[in-house]
Amino acid sequence: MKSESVLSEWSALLALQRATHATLQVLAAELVDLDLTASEINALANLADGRGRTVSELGAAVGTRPTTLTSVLDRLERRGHITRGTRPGDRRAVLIELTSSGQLAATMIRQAIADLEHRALDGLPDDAIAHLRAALQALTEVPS
Amino acid sequence: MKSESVLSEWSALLALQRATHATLQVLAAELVDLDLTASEINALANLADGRGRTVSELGAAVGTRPTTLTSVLDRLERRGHITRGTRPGDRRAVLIELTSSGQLAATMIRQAIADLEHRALDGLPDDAIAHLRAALQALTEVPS
DNA sequence: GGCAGATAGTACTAAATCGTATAATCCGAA
DNA sequence: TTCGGATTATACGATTTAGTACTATCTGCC
Repeated sequence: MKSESVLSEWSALLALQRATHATLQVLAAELVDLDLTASEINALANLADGRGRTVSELGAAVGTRPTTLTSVLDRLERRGHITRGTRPGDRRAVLIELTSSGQLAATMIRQAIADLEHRALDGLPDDAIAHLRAALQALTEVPS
Repeated sequence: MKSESVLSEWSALLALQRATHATLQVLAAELVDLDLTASEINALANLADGRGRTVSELGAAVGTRPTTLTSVLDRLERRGHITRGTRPGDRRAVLIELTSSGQLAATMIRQAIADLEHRALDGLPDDAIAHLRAALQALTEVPS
């Protein structure tokens, strides 16, 4: 027979969690000067392109619940990193946009992320990144 | 010039976080009958092979701090899923081992994880999994 | 043998996160 | 137009997670 016991096999999910925690840890340590939590870093990183987003859109991008995001955004707003506006055409939706200080922080975050990815992934074969991307995409959209 | 603005590039780290949250969500929903939190599921999954581990070893495997793990293990111990013993030769270290009910839960968890990975990754090219594994390994061990 | 520094784990306290319930707004059908 | 259900975001309370300080134990060196 070909397959081993399920218990001794490598698991993509467990490796995923290890990698997420490890990288988040390193990133937070490098950005300690910004005095932001992991969720705040994540939110700003996703807003870094300057496009405004609603709370729902941002929640889907960062992977946190809307209820959690409310607290995170409260803190970022209090610090002057983001503003809460309304989206034209839908008065329910709240449009999150970066202030100039938020844009600055977001740019530093993206730079730190890019550096970290560079350090970690530079030695891998050419198509490894493409495969990583495809696999993460597939996992993110796994049918329940 | 070859490289685009850093802000418009795909980020492995952000994709990693999305994938982690999404898969964890689906997994927790499928295992709702076990009434366990994400950390507890993660801890049990890492213990599923039946080998005992110290708190430090388990912490490294699941990616949570020892202080967090103490609470998680408190809950698992209270429920009778694990026991805390001592490791022969080092009276500081605490050896975490599964009880039979813990072993049962861990097996169900591993099965659910294997199913989920199967659903998500089955359509990918052959070497995608190997590349995923290598990339996650590299990210986990990124030099700070 | 005995001391100094390092390591393992936990209590305590503070912070972040999530789930439930709620108000406002939108959309489609009659 | 107007009503009912769906969607958007938030407040509040409860749980989970993390940081700091501490005790117990080990390891190497004298």
